[in-house]
Amino acid sequence: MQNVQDKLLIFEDFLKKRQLRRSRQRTIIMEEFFKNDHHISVEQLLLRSRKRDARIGFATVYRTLKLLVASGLAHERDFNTGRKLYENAELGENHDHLVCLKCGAVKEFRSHDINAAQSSIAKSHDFKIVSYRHELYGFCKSCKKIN
Amino acid sequence: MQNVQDKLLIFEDFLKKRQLRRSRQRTIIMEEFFKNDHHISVEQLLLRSRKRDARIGFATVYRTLKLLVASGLAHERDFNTGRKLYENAELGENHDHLVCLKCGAVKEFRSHDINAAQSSIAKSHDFKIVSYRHELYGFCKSCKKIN
DNA sequence: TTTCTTGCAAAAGCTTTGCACACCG
DNA sequence: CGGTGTGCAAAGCTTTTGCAAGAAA
Repeated sequence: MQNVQDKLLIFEDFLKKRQLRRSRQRTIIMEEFFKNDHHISVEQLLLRSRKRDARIGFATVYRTLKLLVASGLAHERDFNTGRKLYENAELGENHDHLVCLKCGAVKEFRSHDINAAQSSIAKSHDFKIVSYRHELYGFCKSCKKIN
Repeated sequence: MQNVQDKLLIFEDFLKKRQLRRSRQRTIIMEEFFKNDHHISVEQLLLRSRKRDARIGFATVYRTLKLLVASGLAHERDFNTGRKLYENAELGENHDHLVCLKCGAVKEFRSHDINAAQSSIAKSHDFKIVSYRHELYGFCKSCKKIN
């Protein structure tokens, strides 16, 4: 698990390699992004960033998130809610999600069995896996009781 | 595996139960939809339907697809291509997809191991699964050679 | 007739882009 | 300075909706 400082260094390195600049806005946006543990929407990130600089615009947040995704520090997620969410990536490790249809809660999980099955499927189809998406939709512990 | 006739009957039954009408447009659109084996976009379905009635509009196709999804005869899929695809559902059976990042080909597969792992995960999180989404992104047999 | 459906166009939402100005190095 | 980055507003896309006219029951 990397801390925020490590991530900032990685991002700066990424920018340098691409001859991109480290601007005040990019720094604010990435710091606010990395403060967040899990998933954040563009709008939420904009609102947080605007607390530190009210003039930051939507476009800059979108553009910065693109860079964070390209650098591997963020993952783009879409849980069929109409808007994308961005996730603080931990060393590019793939993981799966449980998504509650009632309260919207998202929980991560990892499963060796699933990863093993994926590899075997890929092998039998002569398919090279680059990434995957695995989401279980249903009702979480608390919402199950009510529903 | 149901044939087209069965599906039309199921759809008509669905409409009747909801006191909805069987219009000329709905009939055309659903017939064209069921002619298709796998995934089709709204635009493709509109174009096919317009061959039989040039006046059919986008809105009607969207509205009819909503009904097909509600009736359980179609599934809505989103492979991160910016537009949704609709899939001819076979008895509501859940299945998984291999999506080629180069040529866009989509291949279905089923895996008992994956389904078993999903159940066990759900149990341990006290989560009730309603549906799931599982897509492996990468390169198919032919595109793997070139890439 | 009465109610549902359609087609058109406009509206919605989210995301991207063009452009003039500002800023980094 | 030269080239990037930013903010704003406008444009792009897909999907949804309002409404008057048309069709089904």
